Amino acid sequence: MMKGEIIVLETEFFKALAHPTRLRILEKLAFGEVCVCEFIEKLDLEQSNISQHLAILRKQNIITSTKVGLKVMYRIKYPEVLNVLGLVREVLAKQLKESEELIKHLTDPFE
Amino acid sequence: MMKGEIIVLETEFFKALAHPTRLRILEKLAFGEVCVCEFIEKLDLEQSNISQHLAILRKQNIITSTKVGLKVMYRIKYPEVLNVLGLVREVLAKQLKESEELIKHLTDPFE
DNA sequence: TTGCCTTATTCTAATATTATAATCTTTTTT
DNA sequence: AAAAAAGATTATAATATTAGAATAAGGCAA
Repeated sequence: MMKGEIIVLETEFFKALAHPTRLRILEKLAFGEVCVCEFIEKLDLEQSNISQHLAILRKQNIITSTKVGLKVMYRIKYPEVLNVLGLVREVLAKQLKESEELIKHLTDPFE
Repeated sequence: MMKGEIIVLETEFFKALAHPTRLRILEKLAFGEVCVCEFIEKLDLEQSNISQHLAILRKQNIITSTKVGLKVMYRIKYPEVLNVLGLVREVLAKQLKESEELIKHLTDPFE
């Protein structure tokens, strides 16, 4: 596999995560299996839209599903993905803390 | 800050990383400061295009720049971002390894 | 000052993503 | 078998991203 191809894979991976609905889906899956019906109920979005977002995460091999009667249960396939989300949140937290401090210096410039 | 707002921040962060050119830029910056001229030379893309991608990473607070004479030097602002890239590569490696094994079972089904 | 070099910004056309609506498919229930 | 339930898929209109061309801005050198 060539370097350029890996970058494309990485890009596709990041694209799969780059949508609020898909992040919300993963957030729910962090606690365990969830059926589509529950996503519909909790996320308050159109069924077909949720199905499309699930398809994108499935295609990227981030989640898998099994059919149980009429329902389809989804779960996270590689739990490491949750670590990625956690690490991103850490970076964001650090960024926010710094801008907070900047604001503090702006409002109390002589302390 | 509300939960929904955090998700939007995360989404914006992932979007910033979801482009091959921007990943290539970060890959180069992993070794230290790089000037725009070097990106132009190494990435073989239009100057304005590179400048646009740098602007996106700047806006997301992932990189910063300083002007040195005519040149502008860029560097990674939060090195943790590199850990995110590393973790993603680990997930991809694991995914690829699994599909390799699947292929192996397909081609040598009786071993 | 004038011109040149490096980078940034703006504009635009092409492409990609997204949400909704409509239409299947599959499984269960009656 | 027919109807209902749960999801998936397809089509499409609206929106967002992208690359390239043209232009602008900032700093240096003659």
